[in-house]
Amino acid sequence: MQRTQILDALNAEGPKAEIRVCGWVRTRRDSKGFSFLELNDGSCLTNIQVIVDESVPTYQVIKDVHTGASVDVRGELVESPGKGQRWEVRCTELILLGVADAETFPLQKKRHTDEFLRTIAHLRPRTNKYGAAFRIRSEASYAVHNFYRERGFFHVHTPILTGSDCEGAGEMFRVTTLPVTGATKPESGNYFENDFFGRESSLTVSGQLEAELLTMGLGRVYTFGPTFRAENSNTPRHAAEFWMIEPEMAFADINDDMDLGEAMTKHVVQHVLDHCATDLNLFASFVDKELMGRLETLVKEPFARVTYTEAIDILLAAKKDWEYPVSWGCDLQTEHERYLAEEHFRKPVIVRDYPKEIKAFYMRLNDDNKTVAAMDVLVPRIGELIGGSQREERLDVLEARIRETGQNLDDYWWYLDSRRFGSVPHAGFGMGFERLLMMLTGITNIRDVIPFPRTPNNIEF
RNA sequence: UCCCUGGUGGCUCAAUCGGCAGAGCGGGUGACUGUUAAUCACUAGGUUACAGGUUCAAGUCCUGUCCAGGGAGCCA
Repeated sequence: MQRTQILDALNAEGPKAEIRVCGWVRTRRDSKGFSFLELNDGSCLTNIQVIVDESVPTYQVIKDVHTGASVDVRGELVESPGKGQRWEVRCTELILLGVADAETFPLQKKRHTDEFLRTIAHLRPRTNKYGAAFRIRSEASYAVHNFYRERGFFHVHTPILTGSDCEGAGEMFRVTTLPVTGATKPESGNYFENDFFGRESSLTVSGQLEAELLTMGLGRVYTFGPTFRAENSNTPRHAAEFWMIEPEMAFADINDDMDLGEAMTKHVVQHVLDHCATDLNLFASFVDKELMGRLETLVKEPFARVTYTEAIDILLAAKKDWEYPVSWGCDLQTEHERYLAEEHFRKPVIVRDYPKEIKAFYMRLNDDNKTVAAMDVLVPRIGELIGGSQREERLDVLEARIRETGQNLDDYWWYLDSRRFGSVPHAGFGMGFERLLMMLTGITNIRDVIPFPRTPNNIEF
């Protein structure tokens, strides 16, 4: 007999004479002569109630059916005479698939702290909160692909292994097959000539440069893949391995870029509001009481848009006691970004046209020669959700910027070719997928929106 | 990496001025014919993160180490 997912069983139109459900027992309640099981199979947040009478042939196994055990239940789907649920399964056959020893199984029927659950990340998908988080993660991922597909973007796969040490987005993890013993890098010569790729190679910190090359042939592309940063960051917003969405558009400018970032953010939020109501409600009820209001504002209202220069004026006018003093030319610190998004605008804000000195070489130089066509989307509580720019398409300007930032033109010969042959205005951005999920769920630590997070000193599981 | 706070049964926490290590939940045993955070009774469970030190006496004070959380930097 085919298994019915609990999601479908709970949404049944009418009773069923025969049904089979499988899942993990969340709790068991006994009375004399019968037991109730709360069964969850991950298909949805809600458990289904199973009533097992002592007349069931295998009733004696019920003593071993503890929280965490897995069972296969056959029976009848009937209207529940009790309160709290519409349907329940009246069991006629019970198979105990896997026991979970009550003395050693770490998950209890009570609430656990996130810190404790992180130490048992292999078991936390069986909890309400993490089940909901990972279902939302899946649905948000679908919404991303759906958004781009509807707009004529092609999903491209950029390399994870890279020989480019010029991506410039942070410290990189080295990839090597050389033995670890006694390996020290010599002062001169090519230490890596005997390595797998014959040169120094790393895990990617961004697919952007390759995405730019692909957009110059496919028109509109996006990547959605893992990204690796070897920074020793110890914050609730950083991970060493995270997933990033990087769209790139040919024949587009900074305004198109901002429009795309705003539309995409709204699309994913709206999709999750429409399709994950039950899971989202858990977060709105138990994690962040203001979540729904914030998400609804985000979807309804246009994002605020200011230039960097205007943002600096706002920060100066705020007359706050900044830990980092504000002046034109300084980089925006966390306290500044939070003030703009959380206190001044009270909604997502896009800041554009940053001083060229504090931004990457590939961002397009504005006519003032002082600023570049960069744009950051700052959202309340999360900070920088999106960082993007119109790319510098003019060969001479790009070469000058590479030199200015002390880099070697030869390292970029293939990237520069895209400007040498049929260069076009283009723009794109990077969005941290986990930060989007934090925004969607109200979860405050990035380690809790990734099933098995990688952070400094943490690569268990 | 820097700053702050913390580490006590399986989990969440308490322990006054340095003076007998406790509770709730969870577990076990039993009771209960519709429970739903089930309820009720009984019960077991501790090298107070680790290593030193001060003291008649250390969970508590001092030093070092490790780990965790928060803030900052770096960034998405």
